[in-house]
Amino acid sequence: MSLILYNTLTRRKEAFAPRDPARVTMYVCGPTVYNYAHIGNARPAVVFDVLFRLLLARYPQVIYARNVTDVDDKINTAAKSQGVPIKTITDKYVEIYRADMGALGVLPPTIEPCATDHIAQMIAMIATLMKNGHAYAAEGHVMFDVPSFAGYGQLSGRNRDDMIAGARVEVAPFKKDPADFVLWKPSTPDLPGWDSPWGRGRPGWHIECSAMIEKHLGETIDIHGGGHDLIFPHHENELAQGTCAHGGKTYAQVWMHNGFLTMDREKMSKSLGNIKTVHELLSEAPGEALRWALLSAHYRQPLDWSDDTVAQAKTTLDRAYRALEQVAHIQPVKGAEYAPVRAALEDDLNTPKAMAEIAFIVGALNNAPTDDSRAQIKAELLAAGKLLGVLQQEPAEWFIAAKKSSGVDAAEVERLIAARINARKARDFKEADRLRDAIAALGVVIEDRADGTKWRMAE
RNA sequence: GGCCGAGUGGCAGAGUGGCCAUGCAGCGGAUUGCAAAUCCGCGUACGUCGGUUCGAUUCCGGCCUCGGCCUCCA
Repeated sequence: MSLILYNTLTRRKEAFAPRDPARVTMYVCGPTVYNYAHIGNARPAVVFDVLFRLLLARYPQVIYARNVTDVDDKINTAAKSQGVPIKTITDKYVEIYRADMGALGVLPPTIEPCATDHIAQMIAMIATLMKNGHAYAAEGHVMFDVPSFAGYGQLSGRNRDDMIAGARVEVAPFKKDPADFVLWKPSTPDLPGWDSPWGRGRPGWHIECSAMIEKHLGETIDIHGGGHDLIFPHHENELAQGTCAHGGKTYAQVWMHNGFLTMDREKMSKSLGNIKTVHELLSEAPGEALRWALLSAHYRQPLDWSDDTVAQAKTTLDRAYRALEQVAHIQPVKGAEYAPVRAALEDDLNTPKAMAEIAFIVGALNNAPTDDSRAQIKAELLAAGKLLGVLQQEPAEWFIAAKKSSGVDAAEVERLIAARINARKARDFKEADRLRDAIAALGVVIEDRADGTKWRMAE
């Protein structure tokens, strides 16, 4: 079964064919670390994590790079206002980002290159572009010469005239062409800067990705991913630079872009202020529920985020974990797979379809007639969950986490349950019901099962 | 203004030229001392107007509405 991916560049689904199946390469634009990541920022991390997992299941080696932008004017502004060096800011938020992504079940990428560790590569690439006639120096800046690259605009599907007509930005006087973009810009003494052939300065936004890709992944990569809003100008510019720096070689074979998270149908963004940080959401719901919610819509579709989204995700996972809890004592068989889930993911990461298939296995597990069949289906469910990055906890852990975060007094609950068991033994159902009401008042639901009375938090 | 998406049952959200999505919620039944959990079953869903077709939610065209990019942005 081949892997089908939608390519933004060609605007269609294509069979994925890595240049070197023994070394598949993927690059995804990571965070600019100056603040807490919001749940919308987490979407590409989670989406491409699923793709990473799928690629790992198909190919012997996958090099997945997700960068950290640690030099940027927003970082400078934050550092200035707090009166600290930029490294203080970036170190702090890199760490928080990693912790947040970990809580969402995102595997660490193969490498996480930082922009500031690659200034030399950027300078070298800029010099190459100048030498090849694709860039020019002007007033301390180095600009990319857009008209020198005939293919400009193919990724975002717009031509230069449209861009100029729609431009809402004042054209700097030193630009030869209004579409030219900055590769290197001068820094004043109060700003971070590095020495370069064009004076002390700092890189433009787009060049870092191209330079790090060249260094770590090569001149042509298989997959380049990121959020939909990066198509223009960021990826368009990267494509132009990268192609021109390598004598016209293909820069990236497949371009993939995830859709936005919205709140009340409007794009979630820091500038609009309608954000929910991963950090605060993690105090309200398990990371796995957030992950499930993020994957509940196809990655190219918009996803409207609400408390209800998370609540539904959590309820659905509860059901799956309950099924797994029932078979906790059964050893799953080795080497199982569940083809329908994999097939759904191999069709351009159709996660909602994959989740429907998971629901099907959960039902099958609940209905399984024998321990042999349970061992088989449990293994299939776990394997399917692994591809999506869910259902890998011990069920007891999942339920305990919910109990803990609720802050309910477990000893008190246990005491009430014990009293109720006695009342039931005495067939004093009136007292038993009274005790259950008392337990329910704590927000706890109890279940009388064959193996004893269990409790959990109500939704 | 240019370019690009989207409109599916109470909610979320796939998909398809004619047949079941799935989950959550709801209703009925089995089960239970009562519940919960689980299982079984149920609901005449595809923005609108035309066209193509034996047949369209699915293809084509118009319209309406919403969102995104064109500036930092996942």
